[in-house]
Amino acid sequence: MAPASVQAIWRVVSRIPRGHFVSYGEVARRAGMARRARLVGYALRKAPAELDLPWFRVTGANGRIAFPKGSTSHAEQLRRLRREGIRIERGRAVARPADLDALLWKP
DNA sequence: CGGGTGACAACGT
DNA sequence: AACGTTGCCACCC
Repeated sequence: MAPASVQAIWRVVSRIPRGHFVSYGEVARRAGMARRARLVGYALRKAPAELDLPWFRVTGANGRIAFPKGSTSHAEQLRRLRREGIRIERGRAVARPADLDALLWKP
């Protein structure tokens, strides 16, 4: 049984809408655990495949892809993000206008 | 118990 | 822009 904190992270990630992406730090905040970005990485690494989480919608700060360039995970993430219409520029995911609107509307 | 590691972030240089 | 530090914390020796 995974700790509640990890499950909270899984829940947040599962809710990231198609065509959007969220940074590790932001996922942590949304899960009520500010400053615990590393736990998000841990939680994703430990996530059972059966959950089928949209892990590729989680990026580093500012849309940066966390996996090392050249790794299969890196390529896989780019492929899946692009498949959802997210543009990648200079190794970072670019938010679409709709995402900016979402941010402006937030809390 | 102590130290190293890591799908990170924020800041400093 | 590219590193180095520090904060963070669960895990694994």
